[in-house]
Amino acid sequence: MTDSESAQKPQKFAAPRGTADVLPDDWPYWRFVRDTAERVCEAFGYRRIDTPVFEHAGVFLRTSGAGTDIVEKEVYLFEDRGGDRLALRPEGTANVMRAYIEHGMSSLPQPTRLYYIAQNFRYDRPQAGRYRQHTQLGVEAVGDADALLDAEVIDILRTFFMELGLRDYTIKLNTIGDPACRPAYIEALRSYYRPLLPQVCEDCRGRFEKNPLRLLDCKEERCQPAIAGAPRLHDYLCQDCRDHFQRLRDCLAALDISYVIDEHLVRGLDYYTRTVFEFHPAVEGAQSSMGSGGRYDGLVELLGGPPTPGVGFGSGFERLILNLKRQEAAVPADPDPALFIALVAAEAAPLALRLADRVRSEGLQAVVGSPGRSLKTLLRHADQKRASYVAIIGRKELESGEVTLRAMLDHTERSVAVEDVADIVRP
RNA sequence: GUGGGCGUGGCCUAGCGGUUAAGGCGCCAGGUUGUGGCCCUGGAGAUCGAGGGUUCAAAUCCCUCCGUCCACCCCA
Repeated sequence: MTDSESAQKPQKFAAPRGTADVLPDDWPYWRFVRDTAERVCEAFGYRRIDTPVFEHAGVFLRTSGAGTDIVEKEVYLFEDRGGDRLALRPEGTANVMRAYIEHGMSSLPQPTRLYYIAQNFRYDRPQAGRYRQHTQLGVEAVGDADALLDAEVIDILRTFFMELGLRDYTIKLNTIGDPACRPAYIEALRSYYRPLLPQVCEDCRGRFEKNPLRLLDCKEERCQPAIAGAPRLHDYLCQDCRDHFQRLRDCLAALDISYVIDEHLVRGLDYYTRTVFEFHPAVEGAQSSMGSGGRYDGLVELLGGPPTPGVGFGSGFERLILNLKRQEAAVPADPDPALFIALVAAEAAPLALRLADRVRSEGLQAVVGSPGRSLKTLLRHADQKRASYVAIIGRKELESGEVTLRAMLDHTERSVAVEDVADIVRP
């Protein structure tokens, strides 16, 4: 559309596909989830880090894995005016590792415990619980390979869900080996599948090339015989991976965390090693994962840093809120105003504004109703906002210099000096 | 990227070829010449997602696009 056309018929805009406005009615859910996330992370000694919304494209393209969906079709790539190739952050871990390297956090006492609440962007086809811009809590424990930390981040996510009141979910756990043992397994898996390729579904033929581990996760009927006879990853694990997994299980047992081992659980990003896990709600739904993560011992090196182990997870707020709504969870409501000012006479505006400021300076919420409405309407507004007191200011009050203070609960009114209002309305 | 459902005032919905597109919620006003939550009355607010086509006539039929929802892929 040209400028002249748009000038004739101003275009109405909607939020871009896959994005959503968080409206005031939804905000209590967001505040609840965000506050709970911050409190839980800090209780575990994790410190907040925020990184830019965009990075040099290589931060993500080099780390996620060449064949992954994220790299192949989901990253928002752009070139800025200086010619730099940049990418909107599609996931949270790689850029935090970039910051870990850049700021020399490896010289801090390890592990470095970090968390963040940040927007990610992926050019996906939107559906319930899946958006092109989504928000997640991310937690990373970097610089220590002990499986105790795997258990710790799982404990954080479990505690987070508990404090949110999310009850019906399952923790799926798996180990996917490390560079010492996984390549041999992948080779064995490919050798096994190669002659079977004509019999499996088309998706699986793609998986054979791009992500063979995911072959075992196919739900197609025709692929089940192949899956049943496939070699098992757990038979190929090296001793270090076995020990790590056993120590993780011991730690989880100590924490009374129950889980199911899902040998077919795989992660979408290439940098994961050993531990992977997902938290699934009991109710069915395609985008069911409410949080997932794992260990990524090779990631820092991929970004040019020293060999550094790490483990973490991401948990999507939109999905958490979806599940909170599904189970009709109670969340803290917006605070109610202590005072609503019903401005009946427009010329009393200065008095109304002074009164409102005075009450707010006492730390109380005060709302000025729009002048020009009938008192009846203003009282209805005060009622809808659940104000406990209404100060009525009209001609009478202008003359007397006092305001009429109405207690909404018992309908009583009295004349009160402006300087006394705050003390009376204070809950 | 693939397949399917749906797009009617701010929100929910009726109408599914034929004169001014109907109702509910919400909003505003009045009933109470300055008094809320219930009730009554009235009012404002819709080029029926956009564009094109069929027809004497389209919200209604057809096509394309856009959006949305569901599923697949994948993922938080």
